[in-house]
Amino acid sequence: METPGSQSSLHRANLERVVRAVRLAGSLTQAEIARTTGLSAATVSNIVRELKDGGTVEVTPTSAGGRRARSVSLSGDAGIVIGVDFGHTHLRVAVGNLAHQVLAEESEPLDVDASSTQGFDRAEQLVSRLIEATGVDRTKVAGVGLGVPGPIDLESGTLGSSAILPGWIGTRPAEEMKGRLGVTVHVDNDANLGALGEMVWGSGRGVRDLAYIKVASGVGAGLVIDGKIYRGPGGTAGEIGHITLDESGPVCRCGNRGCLETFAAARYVLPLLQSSHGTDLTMEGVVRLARDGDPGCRRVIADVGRHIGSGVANLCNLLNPSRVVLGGDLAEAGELVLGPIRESVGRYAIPSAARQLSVLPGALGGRAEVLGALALALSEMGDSTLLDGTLTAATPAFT
Amino acid sequence: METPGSQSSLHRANLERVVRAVRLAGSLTQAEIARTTGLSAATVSNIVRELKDGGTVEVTPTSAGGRRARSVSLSGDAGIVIGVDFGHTHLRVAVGNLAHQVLAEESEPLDVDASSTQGFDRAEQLVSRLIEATGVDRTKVAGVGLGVPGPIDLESGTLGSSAILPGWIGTRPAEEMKGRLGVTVHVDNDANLGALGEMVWGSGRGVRDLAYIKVASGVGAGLVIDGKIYRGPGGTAGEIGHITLDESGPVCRCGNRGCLETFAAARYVLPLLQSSHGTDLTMEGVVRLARDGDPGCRRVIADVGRHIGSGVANLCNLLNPSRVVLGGDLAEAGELVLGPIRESVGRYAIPSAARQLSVLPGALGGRAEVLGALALALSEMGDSTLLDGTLTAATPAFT
DNA sequence: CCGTCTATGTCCAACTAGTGAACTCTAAGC
DNA sequence: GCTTAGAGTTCACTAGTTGGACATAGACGG
Repeated sequence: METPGSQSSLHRANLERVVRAVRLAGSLTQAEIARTTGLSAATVSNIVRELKDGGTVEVTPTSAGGRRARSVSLSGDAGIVIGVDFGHTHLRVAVGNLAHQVLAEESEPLDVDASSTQGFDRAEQLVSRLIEATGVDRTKVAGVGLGVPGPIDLESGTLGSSAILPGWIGTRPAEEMKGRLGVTVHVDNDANLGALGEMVWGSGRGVRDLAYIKVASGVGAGLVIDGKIYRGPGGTAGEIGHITLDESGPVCRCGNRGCLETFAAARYVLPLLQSSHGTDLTMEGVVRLARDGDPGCRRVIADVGRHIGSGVANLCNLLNPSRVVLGGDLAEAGELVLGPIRESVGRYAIPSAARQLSVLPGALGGRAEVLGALALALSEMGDSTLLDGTLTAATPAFT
Repeated sequence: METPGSQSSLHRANLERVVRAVRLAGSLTQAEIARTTGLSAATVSNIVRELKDGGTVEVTPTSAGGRRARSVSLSGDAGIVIGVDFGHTHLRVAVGNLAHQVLAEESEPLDVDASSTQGFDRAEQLVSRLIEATGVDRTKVAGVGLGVPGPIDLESGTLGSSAILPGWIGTRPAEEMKGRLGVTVHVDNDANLGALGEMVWGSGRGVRDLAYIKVASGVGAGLVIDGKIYRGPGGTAGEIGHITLDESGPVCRCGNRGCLETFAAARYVLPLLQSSHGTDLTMEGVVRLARDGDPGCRRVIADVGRHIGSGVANLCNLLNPSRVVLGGDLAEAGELVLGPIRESVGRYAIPSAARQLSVLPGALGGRAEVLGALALALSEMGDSTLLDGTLTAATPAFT
């Protein structure tokens, strides 16, 4: 710890290695740990004993088929992580364990006009309720991931201009939640978390680079590069919604003209249908009607798809991700929107980049963001956090 | 080495730690090494002895002011790296040492019609000549970086369709050079290397994320994200030249219409001036004339700048780099082109992303790519390469 | 000119932690 | 029931770092 290049640090690294191997695989026998980590069986034996004594790990005496394998897994109460997602209309919370399993998940409506304080309070209550439901001790919370629907200044942690939750501008969500829950909280915006969620649990499994396009009230993208969220130095990467498609197009809320958003986001698209389909139409409704065959809605959705495709083509030329996942309400439209997107990409992206790109609908729907928050908590939590917690908890027992 | 979590690996890590510390600082006393690496004085003493015996490091018996400090530095012949850049018309080679110093650099014209074999032979000769000029032993070459003006398939290492060097398509530059020089060769395209070069020695110093836009016969971008070249899963990231600016614009060589390249690249821009300024105009010539006040050339350059600015705005929205460096012949135009670029960026990028973006001309001119190749060799060469080389060279002396 | 002081580098004994080999144990297969 | 093979443990051994003692040599003050 304080001796950064010495045996103790080596030992620590080996502990983490084992914990990580177990966490990723869910459960392993000691021999398997030895093979995957490259450590010798003897070392693994010692480390497992230490972790077991520390309470980090559980050893189920007899389990799988073989001769006498004892399977090692992270002990259920070794730690849990929490994901919180403030959406436009909903508050969602998920509790998971370190083995990437979701233990509990719940959502409740959130009033748009609610003050930020009310929102944080509600979140705290819901988190507490879910923790209790899982029956795990509160002190075992290893980290919290928090999703907010707007730009976050990474350095100060303040929520920037967000037209979606007006009363929340200037608040510091991470600090607020940390104050309430007493644990480190990692924040990010909904698009980035959606990307992470789909990456870990959804349509992005097995891929290292992915762009998650979320079309809802606005259009945003979350970029995952080499397994990590890419935010850019200023934290505003992924603003695909404000790519210019037509220099003399409609004026966008950002002040420019012809942004992708003006062709694809709900706030600009829905008015097109209001004269023919009524004024209380939602994106969800449009999608439903389109699936039922309504030609106007189909046309609008296809047009949206084509425009998104243009934006994705640019993204593809610049970043060349291996997968693009479409999220938000629009994803429910399936091939009605994906087809035009693919067509546009094929037309506007350079062939070599377009060829190996797959465009898929999100597999998690509205859960992508909470689960992403969970994933954020898991990934930001070094495996050492876990060790620290349990070791400090365990030392008193020895002295 | 084969035991990835054991003492020997720890020792190795500590060796690398010391080598890196010395490499970065240029020269340190043992006590300083101990402080910066966090290792104990005793360990440093042992490691330095080992490195000295291995020939990796030189100890100058008495040097600096103090009591009796012995300053440790990488031995001059501990290793050198080589950068090779195949340009459109030139072949450039640079030789540097591990302290990021350029020891020798030379360029010679390369005939466009030359076969790839001729090109590689010429490169080999030039490399040999420069190595001799520095007086360092050939066996001390720790790595070679190679720049080629076209897309490289990272997996197979073959050069893709490149309209610039027609006879070279399908060759494997890395293998060719490795065969000739007998050292590992790392290849990348010129835009990526230009980015790396400007990052390490030029206008990108001190920044971790940078986009290098190279405007020449075509338009390409090299992206550096978090200090490393970002190539994308398929290796074709950074194709800013084929971003669509106008869906009904001129047909581009890539098959699409209205690509940035059709508004900015030499092959499309020069014809505009040929009726008024003659047919044998080059981009360099246009820039010279513009600087001398020729209004037509000024206008053309400003227009090019505006279009590049549109592309950069998209790049900026998506990736939010902290710096954009303009390279290629066009960069010589200075404010004549940078002004319009900045103006376009300000107009089309979202304000928060544009505000913190700086657009600078490259500081290295045509040398950016060779130096980038050098930087590539340096960065790809783990400090362990150095150890391996010298250790295998040193072991016979002990047995 | 000399003694003291201080920081440097080295040596040694102590200690930490990983490894190979030998050993025990259990269930499967014949 | 006997053999077998893989799992996990124990033990002696070894590699490698560390703290502290020690030697060294310039700087400083008298």
